[in-house]
Amino acid sequence: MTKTNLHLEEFLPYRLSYLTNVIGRDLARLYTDKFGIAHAEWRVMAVLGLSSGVSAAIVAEKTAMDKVAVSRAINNMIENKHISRTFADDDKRRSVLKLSDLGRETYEKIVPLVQAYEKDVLNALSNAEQNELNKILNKLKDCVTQSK
Amino acid sequence: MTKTNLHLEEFLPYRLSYLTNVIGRDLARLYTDKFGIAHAEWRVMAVLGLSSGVSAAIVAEKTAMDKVAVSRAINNMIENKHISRTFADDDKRRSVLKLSDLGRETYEKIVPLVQAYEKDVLNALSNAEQNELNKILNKLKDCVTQSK
DNA sequence: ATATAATAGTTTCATTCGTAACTAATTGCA
DNA sequence: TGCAATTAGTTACGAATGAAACTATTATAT
Repeated sequence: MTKTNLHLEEFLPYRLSYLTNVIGRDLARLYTDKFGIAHAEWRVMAVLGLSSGVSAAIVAEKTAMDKVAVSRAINNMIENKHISRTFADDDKRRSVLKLSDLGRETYEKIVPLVQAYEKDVLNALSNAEQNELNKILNKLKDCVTQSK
Repeated sequence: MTKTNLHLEEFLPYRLSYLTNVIGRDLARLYTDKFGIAHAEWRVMAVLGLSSGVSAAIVAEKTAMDKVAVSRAINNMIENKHISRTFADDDKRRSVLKLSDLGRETYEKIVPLVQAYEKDVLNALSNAEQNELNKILNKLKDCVTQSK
């Protein structure tokens, strides 16, 4: 007879989710507390900062958010004047999203903060470990995504 | 002049949260779809499976859930007959939580499923990488927790 | 002994989130 | 052309979540 035992502290999904939650909370302090940007909005902003002019569907794809969450974030951000929205000439359904001047200003303030935080976390690891982690996260991502 | 650039696909917090979400969704299929156990309830169950008789506060601590979430999960689980609750003799505020026979039965069905899933994911990695990942996750956890 | 503080847990309320149903625009095909 | 199917995005609604206020019990300090 085998004993059924699950040690949460050693269980990969639990450990990942724990880390993710703590890091998410720390990051939220950087953009929510200081700039009033909600998590979903920050993710949209992060996409538009690099890929100006894309549609809501592209944002959803790049952030792995669902389209409802993206739609809501976008509407808030238009409200806040962080982005502008027009519609594509060749397809009036498709939105064309861009950071406004204010949005880009905010983006450029937030990016160094979150990058500094990331660096801080990564500094807990040696260079070799950082490289390993990269490789490992890529492998895990491929593995879990394929099974979707 | 430095360009402000944040590549989401290379940003550690994003990658972790992506992985966590996909894995969480996969796992939920194992316990929610088949046994009607919600995420919060599964986490409580995982603690009680190993540590029978602990209080709600201990469950909250071990799962990193907040006490409101634990309270609700516990009430659902009492409703579902998955756990029993008494109160400690020496402190009538403190609950004493145990899996019921039904609860343990369910637990013993779920554990092998989630362990098989974890194994599946870990099989994407070599043994050496699995060891590295262990070490790295421990380091990261210590690093982020200390800054709380 | 009694008042105050602290602790365990619950309830309330406001927000967030996701699924499903919906509208509007476009595409495909007969 | 014209009708069905698809796609982009929004709205509506129910479930999950979190912060704050609350109840009940126990610990502490005078």
